[in-house]
Amino acid sequence: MSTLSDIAAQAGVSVSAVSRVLSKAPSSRVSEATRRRIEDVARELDYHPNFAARALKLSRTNVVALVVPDLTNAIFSELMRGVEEAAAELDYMVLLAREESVRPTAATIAKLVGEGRVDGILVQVGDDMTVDDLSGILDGAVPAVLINSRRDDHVGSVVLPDEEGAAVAVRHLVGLGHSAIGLVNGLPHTDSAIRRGIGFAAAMASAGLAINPVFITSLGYNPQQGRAAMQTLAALAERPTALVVANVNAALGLLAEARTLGIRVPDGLSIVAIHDTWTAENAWPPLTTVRMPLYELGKRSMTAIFDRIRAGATVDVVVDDPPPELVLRESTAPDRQIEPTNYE
Amino acid sequence: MSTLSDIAAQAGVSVSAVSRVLSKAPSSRVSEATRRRIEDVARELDYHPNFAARALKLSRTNVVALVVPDLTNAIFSELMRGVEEAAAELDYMVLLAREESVRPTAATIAKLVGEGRVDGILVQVGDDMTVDDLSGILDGAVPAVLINSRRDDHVGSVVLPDEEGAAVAVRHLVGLGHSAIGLVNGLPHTDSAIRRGIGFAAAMASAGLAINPVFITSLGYNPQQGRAAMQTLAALAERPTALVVANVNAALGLLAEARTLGIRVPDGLSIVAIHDTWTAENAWPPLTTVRMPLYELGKRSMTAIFDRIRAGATVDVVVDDPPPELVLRESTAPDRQIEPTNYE
DNA sequence: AAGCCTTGATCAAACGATTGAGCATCGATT
DNA sequence: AATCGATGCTCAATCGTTTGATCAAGGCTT
Repeated sequence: MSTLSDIAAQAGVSVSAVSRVLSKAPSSRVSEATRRRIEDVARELDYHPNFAARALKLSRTNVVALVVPDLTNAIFSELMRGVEEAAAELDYMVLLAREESVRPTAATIAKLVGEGRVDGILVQVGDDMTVDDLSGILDGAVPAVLINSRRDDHVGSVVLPDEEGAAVAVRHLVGLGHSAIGLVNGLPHTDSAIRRGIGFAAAMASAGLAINPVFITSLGYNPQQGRAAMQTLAALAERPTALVVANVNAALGLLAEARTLGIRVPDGLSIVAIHDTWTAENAWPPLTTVRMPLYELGKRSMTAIFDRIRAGATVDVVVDDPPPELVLRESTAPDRQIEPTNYE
Repeated sequence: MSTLSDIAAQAGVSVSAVSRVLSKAPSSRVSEATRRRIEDVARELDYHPNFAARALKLSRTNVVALVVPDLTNAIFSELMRGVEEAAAELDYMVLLAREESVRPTAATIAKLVGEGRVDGILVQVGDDMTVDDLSGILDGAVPAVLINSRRDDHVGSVVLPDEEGAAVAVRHLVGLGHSAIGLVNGLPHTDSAIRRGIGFAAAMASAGLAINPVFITSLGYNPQQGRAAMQTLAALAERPTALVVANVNAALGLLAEARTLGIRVPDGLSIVAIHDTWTAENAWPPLTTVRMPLYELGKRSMTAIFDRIRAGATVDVVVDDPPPELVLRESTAPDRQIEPTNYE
């Protein structure tokens, strides 16, 4: 790996001259001749600025950490794409970190920032961790932006239009004639679950439908928890005819559990899940979902942390373009009570 | 963020003394008293060594890059866990990079190593990239280890027992009485597909079964390609009664396609997929799979790159402990031709 | 022709950590 | 009592970049 002084030696100039030319500083004041000579030598020696030296001098790494609960969750695919794309445009790199559980994560984050490895962090908290668990970190001097959750003392956040997402799902089911609609939600304390609950309630209200409290579960977003929700609902004397499942992974577990319980989807139960993934498309029946702007969530999050780092600006954004969109597949059907076939 | 000199000042000693104490060098030669004083001050000031400074001085970052084709693939979950766990033990950090397509990756890797951000790379190539595409990088001075693929000029590799994995699947199906067994494999040029193909053939041979070449497809590991394979096989006049699908994700797509084609699983077609994931468990019917030692693959890969970095040792390893294990679920059934029920 | 910009470069001091070499101090040896 | 070898610490150079300060050499003004 060649250094500035290698180039300087070979081009017969000083190190500073080389540095100024290659870092493209506008204050350069170099003759066109030497500029060209330096650039040629740099190319020839395949020069790349040493990351550590630059970071040390500038006390800035141009790296942000993205911490998510579970990297392999298909939901994060688009999110990460958005973050990385925006990062590339801003000349930043993304350091992916996953959050195994509360302690390791706090420790990992502390290490990342304490050792000066990153300029800022993007954190999406999972079920096992509340934003408060991170307060020690977020209160610190590290620029941070919360993805899809908020805190009172706003540290900066970018969230999805969760209310609208849930509302889109409800409206679809209402349009199919359902009235006994349930909600399989995330854990009660999580931010997105709260917003999805609100959107659900609002949409039900504006459709003139009553909410049956026993039709609402708040057990979590993962497949196991989806299965548990299905069991709970199946045990009911009177059951919902349709379900809004707040997360596609939970919906997959719920769907599998419905099969083992002998509940037919969509004939006996309509399901619409929030978030669209390839797994939804390949489920049986293929799941009707509400696609959320995850890519844009990622992009916006990255620009938000950038603004925070460079200008100290703190923003709280809702990503609403494009809006949540229904992806119609085969897990929803008209409610039998009002089906024309009933009258034949 | 406090520095060594902050501590030195507050403890009334020189920077070197602090450095020696905190880096726990055995050559330290410090009195117990000053050692304690320094440690106390360091704790009080919440000292963390500056990453950039250390990396610059030691020309070593203690970071390795892990590049995988698709981070959100559930298969990599265990792999990554293994890598990270081993890394933590060795005091290394893992920088996750994903491989979008050929060019960006080569560029990304070049950047990572060229700028000295990482000490080595762990690369798992995907379908879109052959190991040869990376030759420019692998030939270079960067320590690298290939995960689940090999090259003639061995640069170091750690692979799964793919032959045995495929064989376990075949033996299960043979045990159920199947003889018309097909293989839905990965792309022909990929290393793991070749090994799985060999294992399949060997197991068929030792069961005394003939392989019908038209029962073998090599379209790839993803769900779409699995669907395509199902279409191809469904179009056959004579069809296989059982399928070894070389990848769960392909199996999921294949399963969904089977449903739309009206092929019943497992009654009309038995399926066993390689790799066990939560998606297999939540499919319908739940997929019988062969669990491969992915966690151990990760651990072994990390120790291999470590040995490469520290000692220059190049190894080619097959991870065979624990061995591939059948996870019996509901996507396989006895072959009807020899079912006892036929003779009732 | 003396003084003064402008241009095009170089000097040198950081950034924070590591580490070989050097230097007191002190108890023990001859 | 002079010497020696530990012991316990400090000095200072170094890693590769960046950047304010400096400086030489012309070209302009007056």
